[in-house]
Amino acid sequence: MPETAVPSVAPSAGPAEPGLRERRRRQTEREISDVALDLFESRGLDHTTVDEIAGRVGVSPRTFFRYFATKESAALLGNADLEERVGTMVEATRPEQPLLPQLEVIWREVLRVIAEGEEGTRLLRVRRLMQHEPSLRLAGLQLDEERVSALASRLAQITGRPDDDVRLVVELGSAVVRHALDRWATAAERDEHLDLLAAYEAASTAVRAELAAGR
Amino acid sequence: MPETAVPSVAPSAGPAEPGLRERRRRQTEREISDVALDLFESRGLDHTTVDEIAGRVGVSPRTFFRYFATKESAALLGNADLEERVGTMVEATRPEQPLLPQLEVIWREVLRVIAEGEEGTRLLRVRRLMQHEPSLRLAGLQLDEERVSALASRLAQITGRPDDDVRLVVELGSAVVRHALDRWATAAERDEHLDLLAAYEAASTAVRAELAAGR
DNA sequence: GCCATCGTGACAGTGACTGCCAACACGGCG
DNA sequence: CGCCGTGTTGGCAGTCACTGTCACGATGGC
Repeated sequence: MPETAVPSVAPSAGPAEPGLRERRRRQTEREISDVALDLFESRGLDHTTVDEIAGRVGVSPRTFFRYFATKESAALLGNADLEERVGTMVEATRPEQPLLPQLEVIWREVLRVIAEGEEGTRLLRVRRLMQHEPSLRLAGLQLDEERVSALASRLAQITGRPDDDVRLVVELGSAVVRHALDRWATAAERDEHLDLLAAYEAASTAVRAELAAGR
Repeated sequence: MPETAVPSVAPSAGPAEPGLRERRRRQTEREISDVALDLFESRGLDHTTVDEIAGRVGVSPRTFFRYFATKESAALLGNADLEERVGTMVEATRPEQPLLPQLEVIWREVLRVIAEGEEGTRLLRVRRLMQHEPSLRLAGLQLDEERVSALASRLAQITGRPDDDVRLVVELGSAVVRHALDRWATAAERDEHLDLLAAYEAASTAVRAELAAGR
């Protein structure tokens, strides 16, 4: 069992007790990710070697790959809190109501947390990096796709609708969110501040307008 | 000048005379791509080495990388004819008319050519492969993104609209096309035939319906 | 204090990809 | 017909991401 970090000792409820080992693990993970992000920013992705990252953290290269499958993914560390919150909201989806508006509520909530919370500043660094590092952007796209797949299949279960139909809707929304994040990042590049939620709403509205203009 | 195949000797008009060297080049390129696709299908992407592909073609591994930047991209050889046709249609875009319907005309045309033409069978093989080979799918996503970027920036020039707005529309359509191609490929996996154009229309309609259901 | 489990480091290996250089084929030019 | 600039190729050496394996040491439950 190499990569997937399944909490092998999860006795009862929720995130009650992370356990000592688990906490250490999270800390190392975070440390690696931070160092990686720093180095990527200062030297560029392809002028940073895994050995370098591992060395700075004080860990062997072999261990690096026990935490992250690829060099790029080290920068793409997710936020457990946020993901759990999303999971909860997804489970609360009502099958009898239209899907897209319910998804939009979730996305707005995610973007709100990002824009306001501590995590936002970190994510902004990552998204800015993506503008100049194609392989990092690609890794991000892959991650997006995995999330879209997981989300779509779960929603298909919940709503009872065909997998493909749900997937289309989720992909659509995902593209809009990604677009908002891109605008957010490029704006920051120019030292402009751009409200993330507003960017999302604008994109969402633009899509509707464009489709309406058709006929 | 390593990778980009710029026709160094392009005297006058269009695709008049490919020139002997150019023809050789195209042939080798095609040959490599065919062998790569065959091997990927029979052994799987990660059980196929570049040395193997190059060996079968009768070319050195070094030369392989002069034709394709990565192993995966060898399978993703584009169709020059089709790309040129798209280019022409893009140039004919009318700025004063709504963008999306015009794009839809182009996509329908592309999908029609794919579904009917010789290239379709090859593309189908590639898309089927993508269902099982994540890294190939990823390479495809990257290619899509490059095409989207190029198309969006050209359309922004032509229409005079902001780059970001155009990009959003193009990304949207691209996602729908990709969705249709995926359904096409997965249907073929089950030995069912699925009309590519019909799948596209269905997806397009579904998107409108979903957005309309919102409010 | 004992033992099963887990995390880690070292080592060796594979394979993608690159820079460099020398040999060579081509195709235009005198 | 022979010469030469340009483009194409192969070989070589090197870097680096990533993996399997094993032995050591720490952890935490009993």
